[in-house]
Amino acid sequence: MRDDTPATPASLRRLPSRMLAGVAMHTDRLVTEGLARADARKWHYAALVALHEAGPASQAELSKRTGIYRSDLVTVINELAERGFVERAPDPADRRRNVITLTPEGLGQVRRLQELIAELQDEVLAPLSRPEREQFSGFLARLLEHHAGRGSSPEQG
Amino acid sequence: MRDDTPATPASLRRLPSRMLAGVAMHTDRLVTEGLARADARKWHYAALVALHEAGPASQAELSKRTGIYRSDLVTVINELAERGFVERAPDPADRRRNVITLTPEGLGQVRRLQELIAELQDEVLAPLSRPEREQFSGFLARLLEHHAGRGSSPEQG
DNA sequence: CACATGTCAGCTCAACTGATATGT
DNA sequence: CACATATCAGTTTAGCTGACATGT
Repeated sequence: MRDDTPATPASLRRLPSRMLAGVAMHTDRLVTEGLARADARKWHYAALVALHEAGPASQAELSKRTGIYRSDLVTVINELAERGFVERAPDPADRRRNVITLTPEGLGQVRRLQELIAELQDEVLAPLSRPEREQFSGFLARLLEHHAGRGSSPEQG
Repeated sequence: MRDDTPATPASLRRLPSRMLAGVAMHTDRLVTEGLARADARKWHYAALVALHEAGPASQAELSKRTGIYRSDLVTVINELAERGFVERAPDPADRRRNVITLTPEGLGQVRRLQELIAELQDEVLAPLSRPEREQFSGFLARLLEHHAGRGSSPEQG
């Protein structure tokens, strides 16, 4: 006797919070695996983009720009420096600080990763039409904005 | 001199995968904290609902219905049994199995939690109008369906 | 002195992987 | 024997905290 699908109850399957968690999980896996194929990680991308779009910065400021914890940034910058994508130099103006700068190779990497990330977004949103993707992104932006600032706990996104 | 917001670059802030992660995180916190106030957790709710909507089941089947790992289900059922919401009895028909049954108190708890969860969904989706919520949920469902089945890795949502 | 910065060491918790005893 | 079930022990990883040395 073929067993019927051990289906998840509809009221669980259609629960927004649950669907959200599921989609976010799949998305995260796609992105993480995609970046891994380029020998990169999400935080690498975030840091590189932040440097590219807002210029050189101290680690503390990069932390604010990207949402990466100050303590975890150390590792991220180590990895990026190892690969020659950024340079870490003491700030002569304030000797507590390191100034992190994008190298030319780093610039190339940002461009490559931006391309990759764009493809991954397409893959994530594949089932939605162009205008639907816009709508969906708009909803997400509104939800994010609404829920930002009530952080009783820290947040990292 | 008031410092300008150390804003996250727009290309990061508006990235769907990133917004998705952020919204999912806020949502998860809201739900987790909400349930905690009722001395419950997400898995408790999932298991109770699954029992309520599809009847008594073995732990293995409950695992399939809810997506909770068989090994983790042990703990969940322990906690629910402790609180008197379910009963764990050996299955006379197949003595490898336990039959998990919802108690009357368990039924009451399901109803209470359903109410709570509904409120939490409202809180999560607060910035969206009714029809927008429908749209948003529809998008999520389509995305989920699309990405289900390509799981090279296990999944739990 | 209070405060900021970079760094390190470690906690916590959830997801995930066996391995094993029991039974079919 | 191959397979399922419930249970337990343990790994891994990300998010997060605390402390500290250095400097402002």
